[in-house]
Amino acid sequence: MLDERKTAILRAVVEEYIATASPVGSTHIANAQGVKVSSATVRNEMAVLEQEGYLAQPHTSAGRIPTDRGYRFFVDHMVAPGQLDSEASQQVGAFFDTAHGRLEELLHQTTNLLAHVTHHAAVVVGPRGETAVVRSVQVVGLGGRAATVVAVLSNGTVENEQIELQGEMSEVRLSAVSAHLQAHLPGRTLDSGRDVPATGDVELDNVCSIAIQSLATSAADEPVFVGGAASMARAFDAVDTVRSVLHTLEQQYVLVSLVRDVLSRGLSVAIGAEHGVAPLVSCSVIVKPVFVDGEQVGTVGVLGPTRMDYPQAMATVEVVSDRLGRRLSDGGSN
Amino acid sequence: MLDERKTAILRAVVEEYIATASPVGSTHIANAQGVKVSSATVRNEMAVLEQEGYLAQPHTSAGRIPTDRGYRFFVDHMVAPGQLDSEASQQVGAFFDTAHGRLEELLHQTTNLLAHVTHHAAVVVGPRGETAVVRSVQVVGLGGRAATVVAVLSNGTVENEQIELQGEMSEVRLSAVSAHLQAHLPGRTLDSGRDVPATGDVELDNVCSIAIQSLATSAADEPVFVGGAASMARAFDAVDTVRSVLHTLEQQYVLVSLVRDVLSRGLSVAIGAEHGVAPLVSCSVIVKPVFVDGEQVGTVGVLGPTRMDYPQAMATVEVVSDRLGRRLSDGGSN
DNA sequence: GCTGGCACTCGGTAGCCTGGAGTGCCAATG
DNA sequence: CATTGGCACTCCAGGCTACCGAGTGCCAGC
Repeated sequence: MLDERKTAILRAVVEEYIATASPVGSTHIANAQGVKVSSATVRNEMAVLEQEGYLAQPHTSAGRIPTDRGYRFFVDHMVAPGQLDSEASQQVGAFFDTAHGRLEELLHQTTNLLAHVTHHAAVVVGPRGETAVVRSVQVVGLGGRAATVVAVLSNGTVENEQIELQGEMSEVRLSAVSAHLQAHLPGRTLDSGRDVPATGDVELDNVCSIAIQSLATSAADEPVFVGGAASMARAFDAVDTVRSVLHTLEQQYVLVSLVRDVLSRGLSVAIGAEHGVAPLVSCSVIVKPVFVDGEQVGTVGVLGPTRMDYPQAMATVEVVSDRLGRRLSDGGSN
Repeated sequence: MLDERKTAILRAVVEEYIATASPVGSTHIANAQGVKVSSATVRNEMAVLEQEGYLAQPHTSAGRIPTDRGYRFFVDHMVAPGQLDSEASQQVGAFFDTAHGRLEELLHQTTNLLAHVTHHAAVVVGPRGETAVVRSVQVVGLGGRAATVVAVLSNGTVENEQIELQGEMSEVRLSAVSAHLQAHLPGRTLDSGRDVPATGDVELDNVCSIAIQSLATSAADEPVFVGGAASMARAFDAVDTVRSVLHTLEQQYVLVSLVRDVLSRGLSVAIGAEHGVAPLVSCSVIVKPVFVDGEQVGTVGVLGPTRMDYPQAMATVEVVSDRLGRRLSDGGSN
């Protein structure tokens, strides 16, 4: 554990570096408020902080920059729950006051909101439909052998898949399928849909199982939305870094497992190498699950350079996750 | 119009520049196949081509690079309809053979396919639901005052919106809404849905109109999918260009109107400044509408640096648009 | 009309230098 | 004895120069 003075110095380094993005020297620190010693003392302390792994020097005779560990300490011990500055919270408020429409669209928009407020990339992972209960199902013919099967789930999601019929079916027969599914599926999860009783009519049963099968498959993977990826180009000036980060951001499964992984370790912030995704070593992630009636329906987060403004970003994610949850739980009036 | 020799020289410059990305000098051209004159002659011809606006010199004593006009001539007069190289067409084939699922997902995947094959950013604009005819509608309560309204359209799209009821409604009353809509909406466009006859029950009519209203709104704007934006970071090495291009790519409405605009001018390729979107001056777009049964259901395209491999990109877009159309028209067996 | 030759141009790279910011260490100090 | 002012040292960033090479434009000769 660090004594008070080291803490103050570390804080000053982190804050200065976040603000200026260039290594910070002892003199700046000595002038910073909260530090009341001379630059020489600061130098000594910084040398110690470096040995202990909180700071690093890009090269001799340069200032210090925080290491992942330094940021970690900063985040764990120095970021007060704090609240959002008024402009940002106004933007968030305005967004949720006017937001409407379907879940997917809302999540997508949330991504833009987060990106816009934090100036970082935003990631929103939607609910997976697997565990949700079916409210309603319907099969609709589209002419020829194509049909669409639509399910409304209890969490508000709508899953729909296009299926191909083995042969043409009349409207009447298709409504029979619809009716059968509608009679047996609601109240169950899509996953458990397999054991819907048979009708005895081979063709109908066949369509039923195809329909359930495709719905279950499509519900199995959670939708991911990414917004503001372009801000990564602003965050780094090494083109190579930009390339690799952007490339990684496009691989949605990487993002999903990153987010899942961070949450499963009980973290809400993963700094640099902590999250273990190599191309994103120079990035930090802040995530927060979204709960509706105690059930997790998704995750919101931002992803930015390790030298991001943690207090602001954490507060934003916090507020957005909260408002989004409330927004979803009561369908609009909050 | 250019004589044969100038044509050959221009072609050589374009091809060389596309391949190497650096200004090409007279000596290279003289060695290129298809050009049988000395470098001195090439120099003279290039000077003329420059005066006529087909080539430009970054600075005195550098090689020439094609101007937008140069690319335009190349595209118009030198790109044979040609076909895709076998590896690429195999990738496309494999994709459409295994692709399945709902329209949106398919379009999204198409975006990745295009990006992957061409190594450029891909843009896919989906169908707008306005003009499509409703096949089926349903209103499903979600508990409390929330409800979801789902419509299956004739083009295979599923529109769904969450709506907020003025007060709680029983399942029975909601199914009454469903039934009423289902009785009157199918066969019409969502746009014309406003004049569905009233039931006389104020509450029901109210819900009906809200439902139709939200569906119509959500159907009005076409979905846009962008993939492979990260490749722009590979295409340019000026960080600023990357920033502005990426930023522009995130503004979906810009993309939609860009695509629409290019198509409406009857073009399939827009080069550099031709498309009039300032931040994308160093980019070209190749678009192709997707038709299903003679009706346009969307547009696929790629967006890359003006010095992109036009023949390859054009062929890819062509093939993908075609296969996608066939894929959509018969629900899977092509 | 084409071509070889030549003088000229100009950007990019490498090498050099210098100024400044920063460090580490030490001796002095309260 | 912790703190501090001072000092010698380090090293990067940026400006300067020189040079090389690729390329051009022009001209005289074929």
